[in-house]
Amino acid sequence: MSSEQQITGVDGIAAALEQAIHEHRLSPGMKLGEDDLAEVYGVSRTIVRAALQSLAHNRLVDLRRNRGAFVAQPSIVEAREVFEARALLEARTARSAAERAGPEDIARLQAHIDAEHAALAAGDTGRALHLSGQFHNEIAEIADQATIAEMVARLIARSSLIIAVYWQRRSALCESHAHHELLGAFAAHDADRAEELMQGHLLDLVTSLDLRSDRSAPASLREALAQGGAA
Amino acid sequence: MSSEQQITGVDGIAAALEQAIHEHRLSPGMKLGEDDLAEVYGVSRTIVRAALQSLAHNRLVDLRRNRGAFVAQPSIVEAREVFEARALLEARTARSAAERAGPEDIARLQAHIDAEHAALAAGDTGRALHLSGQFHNEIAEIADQATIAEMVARLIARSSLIIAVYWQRRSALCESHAHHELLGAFAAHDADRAEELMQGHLLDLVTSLDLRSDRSAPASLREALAQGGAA
DNA sequence: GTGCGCATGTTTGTATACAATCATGTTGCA
DNA sequence: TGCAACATGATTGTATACAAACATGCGCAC
Repeated sequence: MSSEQQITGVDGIAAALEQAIHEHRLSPGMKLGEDDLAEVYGVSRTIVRAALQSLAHNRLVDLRRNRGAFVAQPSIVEAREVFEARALLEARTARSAAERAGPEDIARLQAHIDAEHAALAAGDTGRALHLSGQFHNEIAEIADQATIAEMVARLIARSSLIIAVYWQRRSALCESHAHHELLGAFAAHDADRAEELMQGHLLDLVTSLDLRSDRSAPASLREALAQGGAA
Repeated sequence: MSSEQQITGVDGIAAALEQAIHEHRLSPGMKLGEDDLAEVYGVSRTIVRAALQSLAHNRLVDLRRNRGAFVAQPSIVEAREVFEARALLEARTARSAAERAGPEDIARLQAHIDAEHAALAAGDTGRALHLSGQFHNEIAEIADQATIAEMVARLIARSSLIIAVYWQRRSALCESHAHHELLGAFAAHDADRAEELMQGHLLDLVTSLDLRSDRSAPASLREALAQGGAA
């Protein structure tokens, strides 16, 4: 599983950066110099700029004119807003998914949950969080509403960053249980319950965050990126 | 009101192109050649590419690799999805706006409605549609939910394109009446009614579209852009 | 000693040049 | 006559060069 593959293209760079942000290798507020990124990934600034623009559009990086790009630092109100929007949208996707989910969808979601459990058991909370996000994404896809699914996907990506910032370690992430319940509602085609569970799940997620204090931890860029993603 | 102002910067080009799309000067499916746009606006392809990327992110243009940029042609299912998403999100914004709207908000919205009436009376349906979109945008801002407001803004922009494609002339746009009712609910702080009215309003909008057949009408690029926006 | 102003280096913004890919029209062969 | 392969032109993808703005540090004046 050595990720020695050469990263290429705008989308590749954008994906690599996004992954680095989600894995908390790039801390919020960290400067993303164009020359540095270009050298790290072995491409020109043209590509880097396009990738940064793409990420900025998803609110993962903050682009300041003549100042440069920085990893976004979602504010507390932004954190609340994102999860409120998710509750609104995903209540709908959960409902639709409960109505539409076929056996193969159930199986796929179950596999996600299993993988999540495994990652959690292995102590890889980073991967567990990633899979958790993917789970929500999968639900949005099953709902067969591409427009809403796309918005949900963006919000999930932002959530990942928000969690990276405001996560308080003491609250155990027992969400896999919530996911399991959700899956049960899908299997039973119980739309009302699915909607309710999803809203409760997202509410739990918000309350598990520490939305009072803010922190920051800038570090070295090249170091953070060297261990993964680059050639 | 001569728009002889020099358009500059990525955002300027993007805004000009977006306006041209909304005003139906750029028809869906029309090719947006980088060299052409660069020459029309007097900038380099670098700027044009960035602007096109931005519009592509909002689904206003379709970017095909090694093929070029084209004005988006929203499909019928996409049209339905966009308005369904709007109904979901704007039901919330309408509710929040009803709860939070102050006198100055009411006044601003009333001014919007008046302007809309005036444009309609003057036969400028294009401007009326633009103002109608702005009205919805204003509501989202009053709701004080920046995240949702931003999503709504994007959906409104897409709606504008959708309306340009699927509008059937025979259905009179009596929406200003709906807007007036909505305003009444805001003034009365009747959240339930506001939510209901908004959903009904958007539902009416969808049904006023012709979502059965599809059409297309490509034309000349420079001609379409020459009359407005460029220096 | 402190604060302002300037000089210098670094970084971003923009334009242009080159490479790669795609579209098109022509020519040769069946 | 029809189709296929190729040559050619046009357009996009990428890299690089230049210009402008910002940040930093030093020196000088107060």
